[in-house]
Amino acid sequence: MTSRRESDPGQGGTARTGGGISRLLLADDHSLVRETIAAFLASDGSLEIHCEGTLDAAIAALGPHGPFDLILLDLNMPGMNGLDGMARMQKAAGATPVGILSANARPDTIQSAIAAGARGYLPKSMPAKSLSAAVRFMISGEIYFPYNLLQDNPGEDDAGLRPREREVLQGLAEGLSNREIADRLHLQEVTVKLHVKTLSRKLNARNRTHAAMIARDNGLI
Amino acid sequence: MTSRRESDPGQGGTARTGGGISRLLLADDHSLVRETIAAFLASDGSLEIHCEGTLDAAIAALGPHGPFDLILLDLNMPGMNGLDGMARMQKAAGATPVGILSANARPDTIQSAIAAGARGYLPKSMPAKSLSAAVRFMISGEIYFPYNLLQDNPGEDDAGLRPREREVLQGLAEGLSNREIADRLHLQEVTVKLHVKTLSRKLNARNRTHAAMIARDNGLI
DNA sequence: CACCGCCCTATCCTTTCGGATAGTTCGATG
DNA sequence: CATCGAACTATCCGAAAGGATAGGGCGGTG
Repeated sequence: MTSRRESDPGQGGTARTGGGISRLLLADDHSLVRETIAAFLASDGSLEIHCEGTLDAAIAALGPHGPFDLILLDLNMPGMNGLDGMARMQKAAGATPVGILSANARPDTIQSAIAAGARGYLPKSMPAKSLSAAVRFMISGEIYFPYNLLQDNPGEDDAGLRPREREVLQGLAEGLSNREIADRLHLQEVTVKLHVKTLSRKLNARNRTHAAMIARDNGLI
Repeated sequence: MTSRRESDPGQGGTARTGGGISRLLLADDHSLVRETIAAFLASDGSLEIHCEGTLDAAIAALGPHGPFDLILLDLNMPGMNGLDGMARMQKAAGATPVGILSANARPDTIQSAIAAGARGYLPKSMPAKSLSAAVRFMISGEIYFPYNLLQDNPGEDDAGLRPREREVLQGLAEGLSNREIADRLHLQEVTVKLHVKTLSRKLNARNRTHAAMIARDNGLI
């Protein structure tokens, strides 16, 4: 944890790309998580890591603490509304590659992130050793994502929900009524009710609220 | 649920036995998190750490890999239903102290955990350096919890909810009906409806489901 | 083709939710 | 003591959700 730094003022210069040391900006709202990850990544001395706890702070750190070779953003963080936050960061960071760190490991989420221009997607379910390799991979210019998660669904992670049910679930989590979900998806209200019933059964939920909470707890949304 | 087990937590590889080496069982469902935390804690050589990814796996590890000086459990983990999971572990672990690791830092959650016999409560928002100290503290027999979080309510993250509304909110998040919440709190159903309405207004939610999601996203539950 | 799984729709019904309005109890505070 | 805020209760109502049952369309597959 030697080269970890956190919102350290009084530092303008950047000794970058000198002796093969790369600079990483890491943003996660749980300091325990971001600091231990930073310590882990920095342990071999090849990375210099700057940490922040919110998206806004991370964007603000670009000027005073940059430039960076890679930016890693937690997807469930204050300020990030899904991939919107990444887009904000990309706009602010220019050519610096941005990767996503997330507890969620759903295939379509991963694909969406990559499609939106992420340099990589790191689920928190990945082994720590792979993390080091993935970060170096991304810094070297490659796109990293966990290939095995893209096709091979572990099963318990999606609870066997079909695409339609997933879309309905998304609406549920936003507090929409069946009527509103139906309009959004161009369905009839009855159909939405059907989906709500079946997905509640699959999630072992007793009603829509419970279903939304279970989905949230399991990273299904 | 594939219970994964790792006999060798990241780096560390500390030799068993010896003088001041304590043994820690760490359970968290995100391997990236648990492995980096394990590596961080083991970095000074005073701790030997065994990691698991589910509560059941952690309980199963007590025999083959024990005994331990301290057990740390993630509160939002497969198998844990809140503090029920901790009770299960305590029953299985006998006299071994059990601490809670959680992303949630609500004062009443902390108090509940301590009241239920936890040796400590470690919010993921705590600095990593404090983690090391807290773990050693707990192993030495003391009860650790973040005192500053117990009384000092940041204010904006409770949205001005009154105690009763918070209790109702808790029921909401569990998917209970107004009737069930009323029974649990020994109220009339109408009263619960009133609380649901007012707390929804305070949270800017459009209905109970939305309120539960907002509360979840803001760590109010 | 027949079959199956998925997705959608329809009708009918009961329960629950959401909201409005009005009133009571009780402790704290001026 | 009067007042105020909180917590709670009581009715009444329309809207939404939840559940059951029945069936149509459609692409893939044996």
